Amino acid sequence: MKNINGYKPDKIEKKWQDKWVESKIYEVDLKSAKKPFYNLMMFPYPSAEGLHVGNMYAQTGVDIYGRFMRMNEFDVFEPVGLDGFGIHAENFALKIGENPMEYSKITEKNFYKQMHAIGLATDWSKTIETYKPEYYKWTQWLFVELFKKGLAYRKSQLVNYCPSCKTVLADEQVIEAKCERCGADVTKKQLEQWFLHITKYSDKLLNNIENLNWSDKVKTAQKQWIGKSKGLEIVFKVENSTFEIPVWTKYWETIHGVIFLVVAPEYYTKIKDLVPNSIQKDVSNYVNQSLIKTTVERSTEDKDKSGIFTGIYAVNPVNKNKIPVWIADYVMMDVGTGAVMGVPAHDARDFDFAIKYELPIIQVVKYEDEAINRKIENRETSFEGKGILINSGEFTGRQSIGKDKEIMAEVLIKSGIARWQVAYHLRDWLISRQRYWGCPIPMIFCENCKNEAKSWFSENNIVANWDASGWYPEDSLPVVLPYIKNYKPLGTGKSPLSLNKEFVEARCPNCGAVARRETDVSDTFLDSSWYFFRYPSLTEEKYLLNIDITKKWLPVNMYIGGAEHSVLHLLYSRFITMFLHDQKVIEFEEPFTRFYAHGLLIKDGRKMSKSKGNVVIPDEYIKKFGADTLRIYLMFIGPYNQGGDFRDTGIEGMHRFVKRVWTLLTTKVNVSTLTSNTDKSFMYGSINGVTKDLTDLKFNTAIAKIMMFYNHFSSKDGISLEVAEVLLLMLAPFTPHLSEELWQLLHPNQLSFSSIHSQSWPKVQKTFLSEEKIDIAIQVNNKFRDIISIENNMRNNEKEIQKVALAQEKIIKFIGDESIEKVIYIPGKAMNFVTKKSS
RNA sequence: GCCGGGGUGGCGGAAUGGUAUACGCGGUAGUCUCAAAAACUACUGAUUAUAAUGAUCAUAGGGGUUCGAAUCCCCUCCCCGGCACCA
Repeated sequence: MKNINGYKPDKIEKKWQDKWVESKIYEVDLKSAKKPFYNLMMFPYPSAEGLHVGNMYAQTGVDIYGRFMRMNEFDVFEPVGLDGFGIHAENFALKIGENPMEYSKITEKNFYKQMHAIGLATDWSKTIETYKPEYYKWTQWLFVELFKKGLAYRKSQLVNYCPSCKTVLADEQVIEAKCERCGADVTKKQLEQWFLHITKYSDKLLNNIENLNWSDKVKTAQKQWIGKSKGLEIVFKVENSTFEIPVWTKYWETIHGVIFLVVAPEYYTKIKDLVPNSIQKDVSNYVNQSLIKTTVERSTEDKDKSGIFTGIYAVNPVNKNKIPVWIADYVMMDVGTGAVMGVPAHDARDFDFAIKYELPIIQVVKYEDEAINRKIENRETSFEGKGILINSGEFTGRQSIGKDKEIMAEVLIKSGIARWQVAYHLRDWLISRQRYWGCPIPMIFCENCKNEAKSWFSENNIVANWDASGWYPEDSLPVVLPYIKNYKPLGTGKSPLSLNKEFVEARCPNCGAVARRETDVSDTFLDSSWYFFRYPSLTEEKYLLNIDITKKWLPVNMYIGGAEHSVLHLLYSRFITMFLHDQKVIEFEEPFTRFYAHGLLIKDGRKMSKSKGNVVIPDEYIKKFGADTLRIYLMFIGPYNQGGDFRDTGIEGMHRFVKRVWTLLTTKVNVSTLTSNTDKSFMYGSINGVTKDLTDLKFNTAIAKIMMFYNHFSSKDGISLEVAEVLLLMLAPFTPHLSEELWQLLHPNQLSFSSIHSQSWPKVQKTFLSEEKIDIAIQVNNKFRDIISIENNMRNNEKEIQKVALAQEKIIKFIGDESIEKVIYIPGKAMNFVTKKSS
């Protein structure tokens, strides 16, 4: 075969991309597929400048795995889509002064253009954009279903608020007390908002984790986020009052050491009437100052704790001591009961507080280390750890942990002052957003029906913890997001949609009167919490998903995405799946059989970001080197789950390899067949290794093995068609265009188009896997000294190997005149002679 | 502070109890060329110098298990990620 010009990726890549779409080789028949394999990439939320190379990195890995599975005769369904609704897209539109609704069209166009350019084996007839009414109709439907089952509710609560994005946020979107999207300090506000009752599934979400084929890292992150812990709720009675202050604690063994109680500033409204008039002004001043602090200000961990005495006294239920009640902003209202028992001897925060306000300290656990005991006595430190209880009434002398601690809990419970209380870190999912670019929450408020419409709810089978206070679900969906000019967030606690009269005014589904529409939109994470159900069911018009198709294709077999969604998206998706399961729509509780977190691609040792100016745009590299080179380079950088550092010299090296393959296969292929057994065993060994690596998503080592395969055969005068085919088939998932072009050149005059991507993955012939000759490393006193080559069928003949080894010059030299004390043989690998000086 | 993942040449990284440094980048020398680029070939962990099919030392540091440890165990240090005034 002649060298048909040089390697011109720009010529061949577009050609094959079009041909693949035209011949529909990546479209599966969802109904009749025999070996369904749902291979899914977390769909991105790109900004309008398009995808950066990190997105390509993620997507390419998914694609290579999917292509590999397809060649292994699975019916692979690999759809892509665009998560374009939400604050991220809207913030970008705001920045450049465009309307997000108009701008989404440009984003979408760029997105799909780039996705095509990287050469994905995607079913392009099944795409999703979350901001299209035909999609978000079902997001709204899902919300209504949740509402009908009592899992969507409206409640006034202390919520996270981002003053920069001018909207409330879910707990999960607050990272280190800052907004996940913009990084601004988050504050707390008491607001009435829509919540989804994810905590109903706390235990199921926690217990199912054990059996998921996910990485420990993600599993641990979810466990910690759900944060289940068992403790006691202990009731403290307020002196001269019927009021009670319950506290929650895991350290009830220190109850005799409680010197004071501390409650959160938000607690003030509950105890206001108990505060003596003389100090009420000072107390309320302190409370007001605390409430305007951001969460960061309140939670920065420093020694300087502030607080104020309320004038109230409570009674320690075990020893009847009179203890003061303080308000301090180191106590959080949304943790435990919002009230804490102050044990300064055994809690660092309480200790700091007691020192600052000169409160007494009583040690109730005595430690083995006398130095620590002395320090506690001298008010120098607090300490937590196991020891013997002291100053603890009937419990004095008992252990502070273990069985004694359990007994103590039982006693406290029996005496009626405490009860077991399991606490979770997980909160209900706050989904209201006071923004424009999101899915409208499909609810209507009717003043007319307020408190009168319980019958409507029961007729419509709406159960729930719902009191028919005037909120009704829309009766026809979708509620279309209108185009509005002034879409900027208002910062008034309302969405800009609230200024749009046409949108706000609605008919009450119950009485037909003029009613008010909900103007908040929902969190983007609601859009993405169920999209994987929709891809295979896109043609279903009557329901969110098609039951038969879903049965066949879900749960998702392989889900690949960024680890940054360990708690957000993955937890929400699990919740929605559990909900659908409980509605008897689906039979499984978990959406993703396997989740694989790819690593982060960095540049010059740092995370890519616009502010650092080190964002790599893939387009220019595709233009310069072609998509195939970029793909195979990205996968070669390092282990897929660890990410890597993108370097220009690296991609040039991979381009050289791709060009070498091109040259070899366009000039040196002949019709000879492989005769040498060494060559055969090398070939099948390579296939075997690459197959294993691809199965485990070890793309970097798979590529290294393909390179060795090339190096082995390219040094010959010419290569046989058989070898050329194996090389191309192994390369096909990595460099789909190049492989297709060369495959077609090697197979001219075909009656109809037969793509390399429809071929089977090369099979290993096991008889050739074990080489005729194997190498055994020979060690003398653990040091590698020589290597001997023996017939493979001799591998278990230890005596013979020993004989050969001891005949080697080097071995004789190193053993010298010492006597052999021990011989260790590891079959097929190594032999070690341990010697002893002969005296 | 607690939990999870790491630390291997000049660089990205191979190797999961048995030949450390595969594969690639970078570097050095050469071939080709008027020259350069490209391409190709050889060498490339460090030390040593009796210049070789040699020796010694190297997988963050220290200790242990083992005939044998980058790999398993214990302690220390450092980096990345998650959670966190959780009471």
